[in-house]
Amino acid sequence: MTGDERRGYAKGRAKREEILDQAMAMFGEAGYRGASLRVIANRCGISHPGLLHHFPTKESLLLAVLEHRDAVDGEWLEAGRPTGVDRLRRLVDLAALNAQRRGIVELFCVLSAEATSADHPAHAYFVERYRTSVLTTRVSYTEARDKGVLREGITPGAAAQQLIALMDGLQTQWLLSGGATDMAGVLRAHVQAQLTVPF
Amino acid sequence: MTGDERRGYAKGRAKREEILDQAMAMFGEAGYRGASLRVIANRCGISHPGLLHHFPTKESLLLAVLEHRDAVDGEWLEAGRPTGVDRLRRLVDLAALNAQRRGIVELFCVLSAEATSADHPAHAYFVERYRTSVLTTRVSYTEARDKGVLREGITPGAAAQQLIALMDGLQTQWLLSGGATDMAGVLRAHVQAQLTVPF
DNA sequence: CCTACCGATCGGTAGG
DNA sequence: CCTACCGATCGGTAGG
Repeated sequence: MTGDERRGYAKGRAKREEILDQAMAMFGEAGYRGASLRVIANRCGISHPGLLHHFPTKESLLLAVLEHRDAVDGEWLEAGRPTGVDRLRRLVDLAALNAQRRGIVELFCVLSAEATSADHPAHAYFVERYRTSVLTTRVSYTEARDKGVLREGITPGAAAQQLIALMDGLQTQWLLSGGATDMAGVLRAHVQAQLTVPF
Repeated sequence: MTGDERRGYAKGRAKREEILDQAMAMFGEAGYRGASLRVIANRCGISHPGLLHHFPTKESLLLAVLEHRDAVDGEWLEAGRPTGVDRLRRLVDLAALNAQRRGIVELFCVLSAEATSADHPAHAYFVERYRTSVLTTRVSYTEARDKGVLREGITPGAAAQQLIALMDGLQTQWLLSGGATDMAGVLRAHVQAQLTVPF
């Protein structure tokens, strides 16, 4: 293996990462249908058939972007395997982190709405994403209840559904208000009101 | 004025209404960018220049759809001028009604996300819509507090922000779950937990 | 309201 | 990775 070969592979990987970054921004700005492979390619300094060398179709590019984000954020979310109230706090911390990453908030806000159509290429992805988000959050609330820190009358299932819905709705408001909405603050107050201990 | 002339005007108004209905469905299915004037026109049995006779541009059609919905639903929401807890109940009733009108839920879910981009034709409309939604809901919470039925520690401003965000997030979940999410039920439980009286 | 057209842009492919 | 092209579709206009 020569230096040139290694540099060639590294260059390919770097270009792939650059495409994923620019595609994420573009899908967030314009949605899947509104995004243009030519514009994404231009921003990466290549032609659009050049982009299709790395990702054979527009749909494969979209799915690669979503999988890449899930891998990165999923790892961050579960680092140290937090449970119960700690896991709920981690969700609030994610909202605080996202307030520094408008592109990522746009991506999920716009695509989750677009993907409610049954024929959207990311429809199955988002159906599954919501199912597991609500499910894992319900587990956290159940763990909190078992430790006796959940207020009387709070149902883990309903609380999980509420928290996920609240996170999504706040993202829309945050984007429309130009970053004026305090996503993490509202979420923290919401969860605090459900607990018998300081959050 | 002859019978023919009166029929002609009535026919024009009826066609205009039909266009607004089909455009609402199409903007909900595909978003603004994804919607096609030719497809909307076909569904109304006319050509797309025929459609442009009633609405001179695609943007004017979108704004007409949004204004039409605001006029109809705004009237329903404020009928009898409900205040305080009654007004909050009216919002929950609207969610229950919307569970019977998937097209309207799609329209606002998809367009509000799309319109977070500053250059979207409905951007200003949705910025203003959220501002007034949160404001009028804050007034309702303040009225509830003045009547002594709001739980200690609930801030009208934060509660209003939460309720509007929750309504939006639940709509996304409802669409993705194929109508399985009980929007009105979750909202009712949320508001009930903020009050000292039965909701 | 129609037919016929404009220039622009799209995702993807051919061939190198 | 490139240039050059394909067929399809877009919003809007001309002219009637």
